[in-house]
Amino acid sequence: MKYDFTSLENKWQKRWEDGKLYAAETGAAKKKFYALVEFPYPSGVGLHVGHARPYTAMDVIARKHRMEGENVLFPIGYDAFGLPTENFAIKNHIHPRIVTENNVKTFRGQLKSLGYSFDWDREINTTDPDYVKWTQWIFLKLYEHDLAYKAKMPVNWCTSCKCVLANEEVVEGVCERCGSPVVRKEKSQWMLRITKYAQRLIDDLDDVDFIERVKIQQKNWIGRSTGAEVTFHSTLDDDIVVYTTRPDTLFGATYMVLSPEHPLLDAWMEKLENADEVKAYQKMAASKSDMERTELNKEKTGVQLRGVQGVNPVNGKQIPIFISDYVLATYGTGAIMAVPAHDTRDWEFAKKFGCEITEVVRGGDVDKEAFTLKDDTGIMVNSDFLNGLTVKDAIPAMKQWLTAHKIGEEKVNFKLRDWVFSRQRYWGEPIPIVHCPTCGTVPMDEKDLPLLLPDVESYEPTDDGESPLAPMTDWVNCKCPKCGGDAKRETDTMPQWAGSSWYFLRYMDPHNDKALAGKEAMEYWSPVDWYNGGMEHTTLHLLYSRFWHKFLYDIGVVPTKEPYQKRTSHGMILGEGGDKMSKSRGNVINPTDIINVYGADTMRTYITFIGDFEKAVPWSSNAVKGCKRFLDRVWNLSESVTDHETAYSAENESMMHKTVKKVSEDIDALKGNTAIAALMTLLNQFAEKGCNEAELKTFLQLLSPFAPHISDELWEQHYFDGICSISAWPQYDESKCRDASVEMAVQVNGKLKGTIIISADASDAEVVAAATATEKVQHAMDGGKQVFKTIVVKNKLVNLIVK
RNA sequence: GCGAGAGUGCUGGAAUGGUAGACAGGCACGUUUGAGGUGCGUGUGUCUUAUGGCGUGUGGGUUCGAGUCCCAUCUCUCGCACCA
Repeated sequence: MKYDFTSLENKWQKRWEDGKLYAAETGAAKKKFYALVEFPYPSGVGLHVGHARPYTAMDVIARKHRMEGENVLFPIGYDAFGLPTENFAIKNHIHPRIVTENNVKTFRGQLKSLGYSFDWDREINTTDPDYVKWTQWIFLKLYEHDLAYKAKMPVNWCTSCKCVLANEEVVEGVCERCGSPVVRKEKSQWMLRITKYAQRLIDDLDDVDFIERVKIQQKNWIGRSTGAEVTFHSTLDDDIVVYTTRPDTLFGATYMVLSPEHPLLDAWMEKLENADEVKAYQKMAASKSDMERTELNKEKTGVQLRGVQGVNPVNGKQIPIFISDYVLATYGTGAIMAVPAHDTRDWEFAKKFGCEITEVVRGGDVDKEAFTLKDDTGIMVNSDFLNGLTVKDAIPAMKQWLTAHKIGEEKVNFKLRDWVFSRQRYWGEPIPIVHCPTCGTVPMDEKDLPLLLPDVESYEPTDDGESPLAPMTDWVNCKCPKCGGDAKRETDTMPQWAGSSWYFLRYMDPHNDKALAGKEAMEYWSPVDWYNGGMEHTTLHLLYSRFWHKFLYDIGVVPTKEPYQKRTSHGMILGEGGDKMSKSRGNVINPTDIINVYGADTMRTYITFIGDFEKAVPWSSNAVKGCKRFLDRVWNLSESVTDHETAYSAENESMMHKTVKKVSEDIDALKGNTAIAALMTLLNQFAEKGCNEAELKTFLQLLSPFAPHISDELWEQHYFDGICSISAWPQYDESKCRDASVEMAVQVNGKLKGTIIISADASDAEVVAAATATEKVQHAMDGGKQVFKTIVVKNKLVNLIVK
């Protein structure tokens, strides 16, 4: 028979689905295992090989756990709200709901054609009214607990998307999605108080098994620092509070800098001698985009405030005050004390504006460059009561002094900002809030959820920054849930990250209409045992969903503090030449094309075999053929096996046990590439030494997670019991992984001279004797040299030290 | 600048401190075939007169033994970036 992958893959996909072979059972007595992949955004271009890599990897893991007898939940869904769909809809005059439906259909078909063992009865879609309802419900809970609030503030505005962005969505000053410049805009926005959870989001990383680089990136993003807030008096009476991580250098503070947006400026403006100059600078700073600010950061700019001086609280010296955009309004107190001797930025600024530079830590040449903190062993100078102390001791001493004199206190700061949660676009969850002229901001009643989008023809973004929902008066005008009077709905929608912040909970109980998921289901399935996803989501989705989950834990909705027990991450698949895959480069590989030519099993095998899972790796069309060849050889081998042996042959036994061990361990360690290499090696041995039915059976089981269709088919052809992909995972016997005789390396003085074949049970003395007897060792000992030391590594190597 | 990771054949990549290059791809030669493709087989780091030497970015070190550990250095990738 021919290996007709197309028809046999269709056959098995249908059988798996009709038989609900991979359905998860909530509450089953078996050990549960929840494997999760990041659900796709159903874009118009269809599934990408970039999806196939992580999905195949987790499918392999899910399939193995299932064969090991566990109750496996491996679900899939669609993260379907979002801009690309909306933009496509606008351009082609099709409603985003229709676009989404079509795209989901394409994705579902492609996912099924790859043979993933998803539980299709649990499929979810973030745009379903049943789903939106609970996303909105969580928002109401956040609002109720004062974690959602509306504030007027400068926000990131994407000039092309015409929409507000979260800090996490701005990359190098441009929009993460479209690459257009991002500008600052003063707007009233819904915010989520993620900063309240900053400390816990760091601390609880200790309790989970995330790969280290994910933990590090999250910690860096949250950016905790410990320092002190110090109050400086000014000659205009108002105090200025600054934040510093180096209170030990206070005696070196020779000037101060306020951010251009600092509130004190308004109060002082009339009294300033150079108010016009200051205002001009403020205006200039405000009009800069983030990108310009980044580009210009090499050259410091600023204006001194004429007519006011700061007073250094430790020595009473009057020092100048500047405004400069190198000080950020959104971090710390928006004001700093400048210590040019020991801070690079302050040093640059001081040099340009001729400020005094006072050394307070010995060890550098502060006329040439700032002497910044390398370690904390530097000695304090020019610092009165701190003189002679090390930096390490000076920090607590100064903190104590500040507290005692009530001019400062210890303070922890985070880089993390609150989450800008509103978007001025149509295709998102409406925020379930009503604005009432008498009652103010009023949350909708839970029983009125979901609040759905109005079904309209036109929903283009507006230039003035208003939501496209704003002009839809039929929808906007409503009654106040509190007083019943005329009121208006909130017209902003939620960002795409909303739906994905809790979707893993919905999979546990996807059809529940009383709660986001039932308590029992959540108790049973929580937490997600293994979650694999892209590094690009580390400071976005992964952080956001941990925040939501912690909140839900606090209000007693979910049973665990953390949503995910284990997090791993895959490398990107690059184009054939090593460039990023992109439409414009024309190097995009469509998984469906590969499946049509080589079959899903080949696709799955290749994407697993392609290289180190964590690293980026270029696609290779040739190497795909190698994997097809491998499966062809498996097929041919199976046809040649005609005996009915039930035990491994003596010739293959140790190899069988070794391979079972290797494949089992490699799958658990996400090393599918070497697992497949081990299967290829075993197949090569079969070609040489023959293969009986017992050996074939085990081989098919080991191959099954990677290439489930061909395994199930060949299993059936040999009349083995049941179905291969849900059969019991083969076991190995450690004692049988050894061969009777082994090849050992022979070294003389650490240099390889050859090998010997010797019984695995040989004593060290026998090994040394056999090694010494070899011609090459004898040769190396010419001239009456003697062996005076031997090192034997059992079954591996013998090293003779010869002099 | 800061943080993380990585440098191994022509290519993707293997290697608990113990025979570097597993397993694939590519290439070459042979073989099967009417031919192409497929299949099968052999070879494939490097210098060399070798039963010899050299080889995992570079330079040191630890060790009987280093791709692996330590120090220094260079290069690349990713993330963050005026966070006081």
